[in-house]
Amino acid sequence: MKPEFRSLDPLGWGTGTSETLATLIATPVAADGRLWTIGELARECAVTLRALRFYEGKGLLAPRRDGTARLYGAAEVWRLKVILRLKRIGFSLIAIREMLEIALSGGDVAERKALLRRRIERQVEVLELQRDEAVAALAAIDEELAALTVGVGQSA
Amino acid sequence: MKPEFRSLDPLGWGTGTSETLATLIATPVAADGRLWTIGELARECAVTLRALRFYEGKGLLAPRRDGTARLYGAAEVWRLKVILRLKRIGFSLIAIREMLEIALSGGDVAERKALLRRRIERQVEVLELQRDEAVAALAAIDEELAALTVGVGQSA
DNA sequence: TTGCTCCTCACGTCACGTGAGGTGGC
DNA sequence: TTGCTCCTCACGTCACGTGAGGTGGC
Repeated sequence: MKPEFRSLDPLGWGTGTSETLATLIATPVAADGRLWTIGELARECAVTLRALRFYEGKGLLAPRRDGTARLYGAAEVWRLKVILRLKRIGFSLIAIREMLEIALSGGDVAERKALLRRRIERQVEVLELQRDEAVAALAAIDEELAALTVGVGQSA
Repeated sequence: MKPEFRSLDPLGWGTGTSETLATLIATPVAADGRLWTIGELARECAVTLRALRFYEGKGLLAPRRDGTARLYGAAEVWRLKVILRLKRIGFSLIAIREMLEIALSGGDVAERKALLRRRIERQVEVLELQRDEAVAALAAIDEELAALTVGVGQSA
């Protein structure tokens, strides 16, 4: 029971909220707690209104409505934070949608996490390769600078 | 004299070619050595024809022509390799054009290199931040997995 | 009425991908 | 004639930015 309960936060990136996995999936009618307007959410998460509407268009968010105005519940806030975290480490919106689907799908919780772990692991490798290339470029310039300094030293 | 000569490769990323800085700048009429067709260059550098034409449209490359066909000299090949290296570590084409301009501008060679060094240094920091975030995400998932395993252990 | 926040088109940007339709030399 | 490589539009994609023009409650 305890493990099942912990899975309300499938990626381990809590938002400080406390809805269960069930609430998370049945988000449109979640009865709990605070609601955010698009402006509030944008300010709090440092994104633009356009970005929030764009994620909705891509099926990553699904806020309920009050007339035409969007209202975001705790579940949507959690999704947004996951989206932003995965974006910052270089995932595309398509990959993020897949990962959200994995995270919130039925089936074995440990298996879902292992799947996500593998994806992030691969991304870490990509980022480390990039960093190594950048460090190599730096080293090349430093070598050039050192050669130059030797040249200057010789001419002085 | 030596230092000035070394600056024919302002980023320290040789191509195995040996044209001087002057040749590099006066590239359209470089009289030396091999010429590449767009197809040859694309194969050798693992880019598409479209990418090469796109870089040209953006002012990053300026091959000479044989009728309508493009011909790339050693200087263009050098530029392309720099472009691809900087792209791989996350620079935009606009930033790359600026860096090429710095690299090939007149003025103090050491100063030009220091400018480029600072840019790449900043990019290394960006990449390291990204990687740290990704590693943190991994750690979070691992914590979740560990908690799950403990839960399973307790229920067994 | 003014001001603030929200809304929906819809075109622009960046770095190309991807055909569409045509040319030139072996 | 076929095949290969080259060419120039020009529209599509991804992740939004940026107005344009309009609505709704204090």
